[in-house]
Amino acid sequence: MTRMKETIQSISIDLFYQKGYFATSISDIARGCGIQKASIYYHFSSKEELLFQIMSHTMSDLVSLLKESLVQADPIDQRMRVAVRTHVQFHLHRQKENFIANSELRGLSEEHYRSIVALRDEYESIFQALIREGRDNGAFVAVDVRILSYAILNLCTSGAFWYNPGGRLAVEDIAAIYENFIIAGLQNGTLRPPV
Amino acid sequence: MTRMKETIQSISIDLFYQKGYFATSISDIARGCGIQKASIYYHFSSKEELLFQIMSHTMSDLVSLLKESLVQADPIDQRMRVAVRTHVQFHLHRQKENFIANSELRGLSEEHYRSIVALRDEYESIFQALIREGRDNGAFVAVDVRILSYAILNLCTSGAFWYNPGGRLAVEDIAAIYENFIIAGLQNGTLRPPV
DNA sequence: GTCTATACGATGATAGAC
DNA sequence: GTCTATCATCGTATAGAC
Repeated sequence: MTRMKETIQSISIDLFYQKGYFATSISDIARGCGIQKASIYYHFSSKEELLFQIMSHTMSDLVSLLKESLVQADPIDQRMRVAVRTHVQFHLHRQKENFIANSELRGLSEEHYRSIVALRDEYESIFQALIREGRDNGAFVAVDVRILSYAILNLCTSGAFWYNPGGRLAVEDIAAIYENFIIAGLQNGTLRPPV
Repeated sequence: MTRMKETIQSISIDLFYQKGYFATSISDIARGCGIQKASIYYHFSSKEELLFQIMSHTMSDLVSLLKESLVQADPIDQRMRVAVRTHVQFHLHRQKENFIANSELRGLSEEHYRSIVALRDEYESIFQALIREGRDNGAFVAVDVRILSYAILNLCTSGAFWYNPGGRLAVEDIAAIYENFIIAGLQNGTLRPPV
C-alpha cells in the first residue's frame, strides 16, 4: 500500500469516528490529507469502497485474532475468559475502527454488507460454540446460546463507544471487569429472585 | 397533536429505523405520508427537529417509567431486577424509537444533543445509584460502578438491535435471561480464574 | 499521482397560491 | 393545511491537463 493510500485510510478512520460516515465528505478527507478531493479517486474507487476496506480489515483481523487466542486446549471457562479478554483488548486498542465497524454498516453496498456480515457471523459462531460447549458439559448454566452470545459480545463491544485512552482505567482493568462479570453470569445466571 | 403530525412522526420512526436518519430524505417521509414534502414544514420546522422530537419523547418516557418502577422500597437486588426488567421491556416494546435514540445522536444539533444527553445521564445515574447501594451494603461484590452501569445498560439496550417481534422468544423471556445474568454478575462478578 | 474544472443529481428549505 | 414551483447548496464522481 502506498504512503498516501495509507494516509487516506488513516484520516478517514479519524473522521468517520469523529463525525460519522455520512457526515464526512470526500472534501473533508482530502483536506485532512492535504490533497484535492479528485486525488482520492486515484486510490479508492468510491467513498463506500473506503468504508468497506476499513471494515473489512478490522473484521478480518478480529476473527484471526480470536482464532489464534483459542488454539490452546484449556478448560472451557478458561477459553471463554481468553475469548472475552481478546475481544475487549482488540476493541479498546483499535477503538476507532471498531466503533466504525459497529455503527456504519448502513453505509455499505449490498454485496459489501453481506461480506462484512459473513465475517461477523463467523465470529459470533465461535463464541456460540464456546457457550454451547460450556453449557453441555455443565461448566455453565442452561442458557439460550444465541441470546447470550449477543449479550456478551455487545457488552464487550460497548467499551469501544465510551473508552477514553487517557482515562482512569487501563485496558487490562476493563477487560478483567468484563471477564469476571461474564463468567459469573455464565456460571450462575439462572439464580431465581427470592420469593 | 394533529392527526397528520402524528402520521409524520410515525412514518419517520419507521424510516429512520429502516434506513437511518441521514439516508432518509424529507421526500421519503412525505411519500410515506401521502403528502408533498413542503407540507412537512407546516408541522415541523426541520428534519432535525423531527428527529429531536422522537428522541425526546422516547427518553422522557424511559426516565419516567424507570422512576415509577422504583417507587417500591424493596431490597436492593429486587430493585435492580425491576430496573433491568423495565429497561428491557421498554426497549423491546418500543424497539424502533429506542434503536433511533441510541444510534442517531449524530444527527442532533448542539443544543438538542445536550438536551438528550442530559436525559441519558439522569437515567444512568439512577442505575449507578442502585449499583452503588448494593455494593455498599454487601449485596453486590466490589465493582467499578460507572463501568458496570455502562456494561449493564448497553447489554440490555442491545436487544433493540436484534429483537424480532415475531420471533422465537417473547419479551418477558428475554428480560428474564438478562435479569438473571446481570444479577449473577453483580453478586459473583469478582470470581478469579483458577491458577 | 496530483491538479483544475465541471457535470450532474439530490437535498433541505422557502415563497406564495389555493 | 396542502399544494406547485423553485432556490441555493452541497454531494460524489469524472475528464483531461500537467
